Amino acid sequence: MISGKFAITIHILTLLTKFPNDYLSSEFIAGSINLNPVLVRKEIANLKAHHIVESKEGKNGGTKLAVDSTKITLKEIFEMTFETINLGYAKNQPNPDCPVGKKINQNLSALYADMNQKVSLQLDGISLEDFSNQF
Amino acid sequence: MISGKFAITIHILTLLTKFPNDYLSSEFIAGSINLNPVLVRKEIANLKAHHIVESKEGKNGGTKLAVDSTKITLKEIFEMTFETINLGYAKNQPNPDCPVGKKINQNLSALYADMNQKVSLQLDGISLEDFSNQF
DNA sequence: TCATACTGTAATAAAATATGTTACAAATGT
DNA sequence: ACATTTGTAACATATTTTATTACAGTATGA
Repeated sequence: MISGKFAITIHILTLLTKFPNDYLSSEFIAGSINLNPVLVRKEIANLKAHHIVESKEGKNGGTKLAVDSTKITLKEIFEMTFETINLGYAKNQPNPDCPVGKKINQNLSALYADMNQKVSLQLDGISLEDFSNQF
Repeated sequence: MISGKFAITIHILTLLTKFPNDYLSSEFIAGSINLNPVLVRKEIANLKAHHIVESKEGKNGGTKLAVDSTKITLKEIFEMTFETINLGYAKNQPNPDCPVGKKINQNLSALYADMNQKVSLQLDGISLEDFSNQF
């Protein structure tokens, strides 16, 4: 659910990094993203499950970072929100009687695995702090 | 149109590489992919526009490779079918009055541009012939 | 020259996925 | 008590992807 998960999550985390001492409300965050607050809370729920942020309910509640922004990398955020990169698979059970159909998904998988390794290496070199400092 | 364009196109081209002297019908190709023949023809139309394949209409018609499979790389195929890789953008005009909202898409773009460069480098090292030889 | 087997393409339908909304219980500060 | 906020479920809408139908045009070969 939510295909722009990574973008939304990065946006949330950048805001939290900018205000590390405040509990930001989902309404406030949603105002920056221009997104429904419920969707923000859903992504925050995911971040909480990974112990990246903590929330406080009730009045003056909200969410703040639970980790040091220099210690977490975009790779980890990627993995929390966007399983893997790929360029698609044959989804309708390709013909198992055809040598190509039989192995196409397996060979695509191997190709995509390489892609992901390269992307992961790149993202692992960028901390949330690095990314936030661009703003 | 068609998100699995790359996968479908690779499948088509692998088949054409395996039978470099035959005109394969969209029906035959669709049988291996297990896909509607019209969708196959649409992807073939794209390949024709890029002069990668040629087709013959009428009885005993079909499609065959128009280039040497050792001369074309997966990078070129990627570029014909899958503009760029990305992990999503903020789509609802993020708030321009927020320093983060104002620059988020720009910074995501820069990140994704790096990703694409790395992926392109990988795909440029694999010819269609290389890929087909795995089957 | 006619039946057949293809491509090419448009129009439309169906299915899948992503995004947005409403509603409300539960928690917490003042 | 009251206002404000999270958490979550249920539902609604929009968008994108995939599939289908239909048919005109073209080549082949009996």
